[in-house]
Amino acid sequence: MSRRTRSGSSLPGIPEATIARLPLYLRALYALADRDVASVSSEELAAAAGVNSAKLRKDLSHLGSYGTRGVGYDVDYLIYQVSRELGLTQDWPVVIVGAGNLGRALANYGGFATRGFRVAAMLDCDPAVVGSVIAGHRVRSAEDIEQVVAESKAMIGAITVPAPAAQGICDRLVAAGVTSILNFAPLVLNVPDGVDVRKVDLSIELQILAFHAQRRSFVQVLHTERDAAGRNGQAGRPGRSLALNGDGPVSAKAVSS
Amino acid sequence: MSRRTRSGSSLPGIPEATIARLPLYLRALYALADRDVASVSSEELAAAAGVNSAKLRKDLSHLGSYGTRGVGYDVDYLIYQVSRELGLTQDWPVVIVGAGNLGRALANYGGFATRGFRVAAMLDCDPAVVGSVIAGHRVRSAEDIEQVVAESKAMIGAITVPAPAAQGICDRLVAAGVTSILNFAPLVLNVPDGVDVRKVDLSIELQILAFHAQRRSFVQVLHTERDAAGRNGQAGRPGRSLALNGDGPVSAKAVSS
DNA sequence: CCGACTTTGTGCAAACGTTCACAAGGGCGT
DNA sequence: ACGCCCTTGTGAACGTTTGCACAAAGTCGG
Repeated sequence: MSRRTRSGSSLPGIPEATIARLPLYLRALYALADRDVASVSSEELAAAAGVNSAKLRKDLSHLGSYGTRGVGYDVDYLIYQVSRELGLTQDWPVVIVGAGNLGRALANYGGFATRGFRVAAMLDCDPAVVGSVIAGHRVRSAEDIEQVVAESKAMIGAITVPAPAAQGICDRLVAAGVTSILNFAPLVLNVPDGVDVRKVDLSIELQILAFHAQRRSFVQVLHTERDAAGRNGQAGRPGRSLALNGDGPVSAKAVSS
Repeated sequence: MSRRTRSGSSLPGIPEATIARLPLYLRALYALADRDVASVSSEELAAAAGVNSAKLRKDLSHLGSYGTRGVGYDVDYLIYQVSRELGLTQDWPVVIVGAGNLGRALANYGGFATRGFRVAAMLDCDPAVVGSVIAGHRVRSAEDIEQVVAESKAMIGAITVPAPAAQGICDRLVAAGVTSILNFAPLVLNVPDGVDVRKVDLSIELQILAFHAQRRSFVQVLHTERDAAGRNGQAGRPGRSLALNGDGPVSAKAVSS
């Protein structure tokens, strides 16, 4: 519930997976435009965006037929169409709560101002930080959330405060009228229906990397082992055994299995 | 090619979607453990992680049968099993290249050291920053990438440099032996097969939020419009006209269709 | 004006992911 | 020891996403 409302209303209905890739295409398109490339084929654009060309064509076909057969896509025209679909032809004021390193990084982020987003205000709880100027914005007190949101008419809020404070800030943002939240705090936010939350979590990405790295190492170990006559036993589960105590070092219950 | 190697080797094969959620479960489990909860049902854990309980059970079943029917899961035991599956029972030194705000945020990130990851070194190109101390690490010169990677035996590298410098840094990290890369720079990195890249992109998340926000506004405007018969002029939050030129203001070719 | 060539847009099938619904299985009270 | 109740683990249905392969449609040289 509440999460990923999806097709709450049907409308045209562009697949979520496509939406998630449009920004990627957009970036590749801007890079092409910067190099004064006027036209691009699906093959080239797909390569630049790091996806399959059939996928790219299907994605773009959801927005309409903006290509020319035998030729490709007009870069500027496609930039406009994709931008419009994403809602980037309008201005989005964003309120950033939390002026720590992450908040600052966000405020200073290049691709921010350039593509329809604008830092409307920065807020922080720490009185030592309130009043200082970051990326051209005087940091305001988190006490004033409601007022700042009302003033700036921001619909988007970014939360870059420590985890324990995040839910409280979130509630106040929502109460003040924010309907889209970008959450950097490592916890699951509770929001009412109709509010959209997206998460950016450094730790999660690292853990996924670790999983693959571990798997890679393990395969390598298997190879080495096999080459060296070792029994591998345990063809089944990967991580298992292979070294460390094959079972949990922990707590009750571990006995069974 | 190169991207998301996926089942380069088959092995048992835990679905990628499941892997991506395990860190979420792990975090919820740690939160429970902190509150001295000993046992948890799939329903409760799913709620804490913000997912469907059937999904959670299926995910966990991929790692083995670690629950007890009629009771639930032992929190500590499950923490151990999930950690092991993710490879977090070992120590992962991470090299951070780029000591700007993002690099600092990463280095100071709480959930970093606590869960198997360790900042092995910070590097930067800027001579003014090299030598300073951030989060207890003396920043080293990016010239020394190869040496630093060799010294620390890091397999994971985080790239928090500006986009133009990212590919070069990436190449050097890979050449030095790094096989997992967490990329914060807004571009698609090219890496050889066998190297895993994950991306964290603030801008993309914002754009996805904007899309949904736009859609929401649009639906709302439609409603208001119908109810009030008149031109929208500022219905609800969105200031925008929404009507704007239905076609591109841009460049050649727009003529046709 | 025509025919060869190129590249888009899309029908279709397979892979993948999610959700339901329920049988299997374990604890607990009696 | 038995049976009730609870929750896991999973088969099966469903929806979404991917990728192939090709027809449709446009350009360009002659």
